[in-house]
Order: sequence, then C-alpha cells, then structure tokens
Amino acid sequence: MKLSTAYYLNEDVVSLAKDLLGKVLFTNINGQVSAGIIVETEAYFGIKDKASHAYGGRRTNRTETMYAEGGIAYVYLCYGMHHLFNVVSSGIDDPHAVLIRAIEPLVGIEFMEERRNMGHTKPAISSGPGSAAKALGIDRTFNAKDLTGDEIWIEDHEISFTDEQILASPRVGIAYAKEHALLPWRFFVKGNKYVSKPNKV
DNA sequence: AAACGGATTGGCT
DNA sequence: GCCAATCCGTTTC
Repeated sequence: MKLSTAYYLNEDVVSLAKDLLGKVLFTNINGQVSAGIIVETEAYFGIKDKASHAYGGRRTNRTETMYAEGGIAYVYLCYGMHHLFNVVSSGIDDPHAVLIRAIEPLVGIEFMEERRNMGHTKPAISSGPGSAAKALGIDRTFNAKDLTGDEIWIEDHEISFTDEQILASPRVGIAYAKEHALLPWRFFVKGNKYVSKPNKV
C-alpha cells in the first residue's frame, strides 16, 4: 500500500510525475489524518531544467533538500505565503522533484475544511499547489521529512488512469525558464474539477 | 547588511 | 480580469 523508498529512486522524473496521478497523499498531524488523490503534478528535471531551483547544480541551504536521495519532501515558501510541496526523486546528488499541484479530498475532509476556513468542500479547497498543501496541513516544517514515515506518506490505492484520461501541458508560472517553459511536463486528470485553474492544454 | 523577487492565491473591479 | 499581499532565500553592495 504505502510506497517504499525504491519507488522514489526512479531516475525518470517525467514518468514519475505521470505515475503519481491517482496515488493518495496522506498527512498525519497530531493524529489528524487527511489524504487526497493526486490529480495534478509537474516534473522538475534537476540541474538541466531552468525552471528548477537546482538548475545548473546550484546548491544552497534551500535546495540542499533536493540533492538528497529520493523519497523525502521538499517544501518551500513561495510569494511569502504559500507552502509548495514536492516529492524528491532519483538518487543522491540528482536533484529531481515532482510538484504536487492539486489533490481530490479523500480522507479527513473535515480537517481540510477547517484548515482552509471553508464550511463545505468546493474545488478551490485543494486546487493549486498552495491550496493543496494547506488543505493537508503541510508547511515548511515538513521539508526534508521522509515520505515513508508516519507523518507524511503516499499510498497506492490502485487507482489508475488511461492515457486518454491524462493530459500533458506546459508548466505553470515559469515563463522565466525560457525554452524550458514550453516542455509538456505538467500532468493532470482530464475533467477532474480539482485540477488548478490554468486548464489549457 | 540591504535589496530583490517568486513553481500563487483570492478578493475586488 | 487585475492586482495586492507577504516573507525569506538568494543575490548584490
């Protein structure tokens, strides 16, 4: 059920991003368990990807997390207010990562509503990387946490999508990455209402 | 030591 | 649709 470290050592981060669709992301925060089906991801292709924080092999205090062996979380603060959650993959010193952009609530929905200050569940509760992380209670303290531990982990519930159900498009918000901005490394489930707004293919 | 700007969101027009 | 919010990692002085 729970994905093991071996799963995250996959060196092909683009395939991994696609494979993570349908997997179930769990958090356990002080006993409050919540989880959602991953319905939107983006691949960040290590040191060769201008959109990646690790582009060109840059190692800083922040990016060091991505250089570790696959199977841990990379969480950072964006725009001073949003925590973005990534899955670190591949081997040590190969800083690949998959950004989780949207989930479909599955377990502990009441906790998600509370964290998002929503009285009822609507798509915006976990649509978009900042919202999905907040719904699951993920913040900067989750950075570098082991994804095979008991605070945050991913399970395979044998939910799978056919190629017709999965769409690929350029990644969002990385225009600065120039020629790499057009690579179709964003994957999402066709027609799923929790997929974030920039829905164009 | 100080300035800059972003893998976004949501509230207002 | 447009634009302000908000803060810390990174770059620059």
